[in-house]
Amino acid sequence: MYDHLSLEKKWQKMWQDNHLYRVGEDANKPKYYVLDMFPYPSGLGLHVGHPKGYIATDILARLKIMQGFNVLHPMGFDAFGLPAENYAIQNKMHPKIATDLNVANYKRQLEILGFTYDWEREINTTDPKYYKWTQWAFLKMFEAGLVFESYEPINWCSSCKTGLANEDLEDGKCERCGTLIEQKPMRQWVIKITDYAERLLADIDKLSDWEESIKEMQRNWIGKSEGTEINFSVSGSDLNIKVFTTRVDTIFGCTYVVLAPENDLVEQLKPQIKNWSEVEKYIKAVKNKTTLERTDLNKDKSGCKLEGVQATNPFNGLAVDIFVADYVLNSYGTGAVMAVPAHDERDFEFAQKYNIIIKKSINPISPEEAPACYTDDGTLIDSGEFTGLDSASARSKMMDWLEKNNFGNRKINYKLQDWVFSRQRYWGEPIPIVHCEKCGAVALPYDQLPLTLPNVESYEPSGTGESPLATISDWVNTTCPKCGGPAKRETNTMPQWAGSSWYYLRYIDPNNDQALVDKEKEKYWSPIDFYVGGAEHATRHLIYARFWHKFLFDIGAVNYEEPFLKLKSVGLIMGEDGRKMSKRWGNVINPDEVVEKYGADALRLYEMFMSPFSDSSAWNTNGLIGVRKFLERVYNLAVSQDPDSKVVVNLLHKTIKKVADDILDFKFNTAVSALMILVNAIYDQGGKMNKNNYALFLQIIAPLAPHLSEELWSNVGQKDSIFRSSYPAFDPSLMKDEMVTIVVSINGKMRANLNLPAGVSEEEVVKVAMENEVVQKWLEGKEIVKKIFVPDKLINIVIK
RNA sequence: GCCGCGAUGGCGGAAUUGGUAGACGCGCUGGACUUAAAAUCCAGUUCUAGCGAUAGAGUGAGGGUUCGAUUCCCUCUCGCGGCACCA
Repeated sequence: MYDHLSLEKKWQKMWQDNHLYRVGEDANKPKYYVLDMFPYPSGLGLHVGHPKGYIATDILARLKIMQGFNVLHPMGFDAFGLPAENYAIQNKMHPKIATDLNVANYKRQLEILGFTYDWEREINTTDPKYYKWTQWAFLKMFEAGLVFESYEPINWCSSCKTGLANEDLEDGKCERCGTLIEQKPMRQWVIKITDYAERLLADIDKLSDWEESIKEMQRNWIGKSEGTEINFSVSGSDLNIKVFTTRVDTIFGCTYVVLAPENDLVEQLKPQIKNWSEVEKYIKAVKNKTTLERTDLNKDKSGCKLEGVQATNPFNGLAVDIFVADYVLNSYGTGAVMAVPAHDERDFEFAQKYNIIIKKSINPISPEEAPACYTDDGTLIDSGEFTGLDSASARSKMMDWLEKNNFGNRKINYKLQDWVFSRQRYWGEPIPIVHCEKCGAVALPYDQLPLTLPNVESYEPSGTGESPLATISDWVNTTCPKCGGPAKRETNTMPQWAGSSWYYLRYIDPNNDQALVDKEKEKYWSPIDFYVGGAEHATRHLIYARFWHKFLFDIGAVNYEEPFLKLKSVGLIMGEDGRKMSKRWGNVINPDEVVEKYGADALRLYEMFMSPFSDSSAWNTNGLIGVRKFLERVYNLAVSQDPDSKVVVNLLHKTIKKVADDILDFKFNTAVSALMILVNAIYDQGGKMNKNNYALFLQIIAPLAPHLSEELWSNVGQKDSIFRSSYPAFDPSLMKDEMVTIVVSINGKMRANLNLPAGVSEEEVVKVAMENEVVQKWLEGKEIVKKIFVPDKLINIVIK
């Protein structure tokens, strides 16, 4: 009887005891580094969807091991951050204790699925020996001038009581808790990730083995746009309003200029503004809006005219009115735009509401009727010396003109914003900076790392914008490393994404206390050959990690410029009701129970079989039972000394090839189905299989169902693990079909099948086809126009 | 609005470079075994007509290219994901 429970435990123990997955650098073997996005251990434990990606990489790792590769397949835990801390607060536990418990539970859950991890390389981002190097990298960035202190308004989540980066938002809400985000000015540490925008964008093209959708998401997120900065001089003042536009060709249609409410220029213009109280009132009202309210596209545009000032268009010397309006964002471009209502829909909407002149300066190229607001390229009209040019060449000539006359310049902008790197929370890496009254912000010397997170009585967020660390005065008060005078430690902590931005490097060399990673070891293992994780990380973790890695490359800490060669995203597993698995719907399937009842191999195989890997699909217990039945059929196969039928031998060799090809291609569903077809064929010949072929069969199913195949492998007298054997080679001569089915179609419609020897000639096929009754019936009284012959496939007879 | 992806039986899904549409699994129907049920095994299962051989229709809709289109091209509809007052 297939007793999955005892069998699986037995082999898991054997694998651990024999260190089956312990790896080191081995110059004689090709290396293969396959990695999962490491989990964030929450208090709820794993549900059945979490291990899907881990199962896939485990199958790949086992196959690669059997194919002779030196395989690194590690696992660890990303345990700092808000969810862990919130869970701890809710359960009135210290975050450290809660995290340790959760990690232990996750590890147990992973172990019963029989994964190949080398636990000697386990890492945990909350371990001071680990985060020493997170802090080290931060200091290196500080040294390189990539880190700065800012007091700009940032995204503030009033529920999590912390500032957040742009990447942490979803729809103007906190990605974690769904609370509406407000803008709050606050002292914060910011990393100039925008310095890397161009490289992050350009190098996407080198990532040929990434899914196109993920690359496209990153391109959109980085959001490069090429345009022009133009100075509009302010009448009666020596101030200039600098605007950014991608459509300088429309500038003769500019009828007003808009400043973002937060733009510093507004304050500078105050002395000349006659309706200041009104303007001030408008700005205040805007500041009270949440991000969501401000970015709601459906709302009416609002603004306020600055009375008493005007801006001059350098192209025609005409003065236009100036407005403040919150449809212009201070965080993008120059925080000011030239408004061309005739050729921009937002400006058009605003101009209509405030009765501003709409002046056309572009005509459509084709003689179509131009809409009131025409936003495409066209031919310039009423545009001085540029009249008659097409938009593209006008842009180029107008940019030249601006640069020649010092009115402006070409400019590239990115939507990507600098990385807000400080959190006003307890459970994160302390930022290794000291504030000295005399010297300002001073980096902690490297020999003082790690700066460990102190224990606190109360780790709950204060909500005042200060981290709970601020209350520990003997930790906060220190001396300045530069002048030795009194100083205070930085009390903000790093965001959750810090530790996960480089963890994959640490697996290579997890215990090194001299360097983040040994460069020789890194050269051997990097880059990661196959990386698997959720698509939700496309514009978060995967941007941060690429950035962090490029920085490490620039300071010479690593050998390669991109960390992840190939990337595949894992599709969600929904509940049986088709909804996302959640406590709220009561549709969560726990892997522990599945393993208990049906076995880890059944779970593994089912999750691979249920749908294409990157698609999401709903859990179906009947499907799982089907796979379990298949495993029982495998278990019950009999071994014999008799030779197998030609059909089985042929199919076996085809399957050896197909399963390996499909696994490497992450097409697990068809790999499993190929194995089912093979097993069905074995049952068709009586359910027994020749001993030698049986061994080959076990080897090809081993990566997918490791416990079962290990058991059956030892049942036929094998002493060593099946994973120390080599994946079988297929024999092309045995794969070849002797007979082929040739389709006879008439006018493209299938009418008959002919079973003929492979390689049969066209003449022979035609001859046999003409003798066929059905074919004769269809050809009766018709004229044959032509015949198309595809060797070993079909003959198509075209008739009239 | 922009970008990307997708649409195939009752369901999940298969189908090299265009060449038998529906592999494999689930579900369902019938049968064997059983006092009975479960389990297992066997047969069937795209739709329509027919006892049947067979015929017709059929891969979101419409058109096109081709001897032949799920596959290539055009137009459209719907769904999913991402971005979004980004000037």
